Amino acid sequence: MTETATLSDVASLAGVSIKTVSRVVNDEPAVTAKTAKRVRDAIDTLGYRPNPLARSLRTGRDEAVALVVERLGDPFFASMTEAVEEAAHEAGLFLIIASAGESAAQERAVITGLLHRSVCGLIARPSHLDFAKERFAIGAGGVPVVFVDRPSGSAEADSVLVDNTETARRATAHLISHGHRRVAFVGTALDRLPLRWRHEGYRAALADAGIDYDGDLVVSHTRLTPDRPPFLTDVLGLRRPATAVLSADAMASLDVVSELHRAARADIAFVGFDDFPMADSLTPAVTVARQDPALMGRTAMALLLARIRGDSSPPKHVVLPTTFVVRGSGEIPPPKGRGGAGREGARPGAERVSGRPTAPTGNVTPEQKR
Amino acid sequence: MTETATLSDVASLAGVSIKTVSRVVNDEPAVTAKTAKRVRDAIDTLGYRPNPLARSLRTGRDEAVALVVERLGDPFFASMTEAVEEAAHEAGLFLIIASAGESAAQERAVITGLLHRSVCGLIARPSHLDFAKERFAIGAGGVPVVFVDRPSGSAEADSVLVDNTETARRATAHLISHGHRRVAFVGTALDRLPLRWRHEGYRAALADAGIDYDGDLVVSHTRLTPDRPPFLTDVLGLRRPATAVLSADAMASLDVVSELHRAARADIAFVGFDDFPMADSLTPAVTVARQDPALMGRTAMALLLARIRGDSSPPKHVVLPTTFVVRGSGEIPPPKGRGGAGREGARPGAERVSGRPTAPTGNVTPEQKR
DNA sequence: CTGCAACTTGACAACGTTGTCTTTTTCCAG
DNA sequence: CTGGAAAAAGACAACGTTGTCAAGTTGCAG
Repeated sequence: MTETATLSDVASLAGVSIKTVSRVVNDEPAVTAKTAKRVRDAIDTLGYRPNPLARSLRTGRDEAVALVVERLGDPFFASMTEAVEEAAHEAGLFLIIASAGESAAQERAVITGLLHRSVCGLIARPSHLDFAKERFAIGAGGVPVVFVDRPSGSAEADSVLVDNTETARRATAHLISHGHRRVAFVGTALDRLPLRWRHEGYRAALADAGIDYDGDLVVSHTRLTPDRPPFLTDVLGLRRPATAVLSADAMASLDVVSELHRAARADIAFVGFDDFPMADSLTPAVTVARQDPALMGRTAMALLLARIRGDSSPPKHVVLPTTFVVRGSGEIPPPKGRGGAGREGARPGAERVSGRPTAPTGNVTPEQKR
Repeated sequence: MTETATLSDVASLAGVSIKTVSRVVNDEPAVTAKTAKRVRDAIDTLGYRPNPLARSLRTGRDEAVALVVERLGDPFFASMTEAVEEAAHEAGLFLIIASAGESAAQERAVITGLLHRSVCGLIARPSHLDFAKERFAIGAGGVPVVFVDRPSGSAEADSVLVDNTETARRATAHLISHGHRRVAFVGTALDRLPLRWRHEGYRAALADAGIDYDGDLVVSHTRLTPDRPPFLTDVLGLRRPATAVLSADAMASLDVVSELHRAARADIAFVGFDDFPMADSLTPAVTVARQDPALMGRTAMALLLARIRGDSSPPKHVVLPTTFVVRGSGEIPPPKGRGGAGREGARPGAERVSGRPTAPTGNVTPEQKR
């Protein structure tokens, strides 16, 4: 009853051999209806369920894949996770989710833990580790892996990303095109990919517009402690304060929007990298450079499935498009006196976002990237 | 190289027995340095990796616990998951997360899948299944389980919940005390626990105030399809429309707030069950009856750890307190003409939420439950 | 040089399943 | 009834690992 029943338990209760039970369980034809019924009754009585470990060991195949992200609380990863989940379910695969946490050691423990726990494939958002330097049983000769959101060092594996630099460059250029010359850039761990790329895009856009880079406008918080310090007090308190803010990730966006709201600074323009819940219901609604986390998840699972089924072609690197969603917060102009009046609309044409820059409701402008 | 090497491959190359190789792999002491070196060389040559399936099958179970929720996208479960994760990590346990999905069959597959993947404990938010009716190897004689958010049928196990009925009753009474007599109640799957309890609390509050229950004001969406229908069009279009809305779960709250905002219905009062990101940055900020998902997660893990360590006392049922957070949206009065003027402040004293009912910023009023 | 303890190594079974092959049963034509 | 083929059921090994216990090897005291 409480013990896990095995084939042989069922067999002895039904008075048949374990092989016959196995046949019933696997719907193999060569079993009499009467015997099958007796076996099925025994299975019901004992609550028998096949043991996937033993089954995979015998057959060589396995049906579990794993997904590792840094933090499930991040809206971007939460959405991606749900998509991966659905894709795994459709493929008849069991999905194990784990999160890598805040340290390299923990990430290492999680990855090895999963690999040792009978997964036949892995979708990973690397956080701290260079997978190429670890001796994971991954890739050729091991378990296939697909990286999402960022690659891992020089590890050779499929990856699904967006063009982070270009997307951040355009988001920054959007703010600049609305007249801002003091654009703050804030994010969670800007020193790591993919945020480092986004930082580069930010710098590139400044350079494009002939604006000097000012490290004082860049704020990076590494840890997400419950009582984390505010992002904005410093950049808004500068002698030449920021008039606009670009947030590099959804977690930071949640904090920044909350700070702006608490400080009642409706005059500060804001653009976020990644969409987040309620972004279009806030006042003003939040302009974001949007990745499609669901698409990223589905794409990753499709690549992984191909690998599991034996595809041994060279690593594929998929770059997904991003969408710039104009909602209002990113189109707030700088104050007349300070900021950077006079260079309004600098580099016209560099910003391809279409009309109605201050549209109050969701105005989605797809921008395909190569 | 591409073939998976096994213990016996290594053994024959090194000229030792498989057991000796096994010892080297597992760092068992009783091996000569010389032999160990020869074995290690053979391992490197062949690129041997232990097969985790065989290992788990042999050893039975390991240091992994599992968490099953219905949906990771729900802010409530996302927060709980992070807390459980942290607690598991502190306890040196490996945490596997899985989501139960939308059908009983899928939930069953997930639970059995986890149990057979050698987890030594389970924290579960039952969705569709009555664990008492399933033949899971759970509880006494099997793997210990702790239920969170709701129990599962008559299954005997530890549980961590809040007083859902009472919390919903007070939330409803809060709206009624602000003059509303047409309070809509919306949620995702109101027919299942714990939302059924919340529905009961809603009805109880209506009865307390002498307001007739009107089924037209109750909307339940079972599925969370991407293009799900709106919650509010019906209840706002009635001959005697709703003047206030109580949402029974965070997912519904996200939808309802978005709908209200899109329809620019700032005149409708709103209270949500469960807090959600950005709730205090919206306009108006959203009044919620708040569970503490992190506390729930930590408590569940503590109970589970005790069970894993051998505690076999009778099932414990922990009821956590909830907090009513007054932020503004729940204190919007009904329009003068319709609604239920005249009964303002009905049953004074029944609502214990303290002052400043329309405070624009977070005004937290803890309400301890027994 | 013997004897015994300590250490190292190995043979074998077992985990729960499925594949292969053999044995038993069934059933019907003769 | 009998013969024989087809169908059903079972015996056994194997998947790769680890636990148990026995066998082999070493080293040192007596």
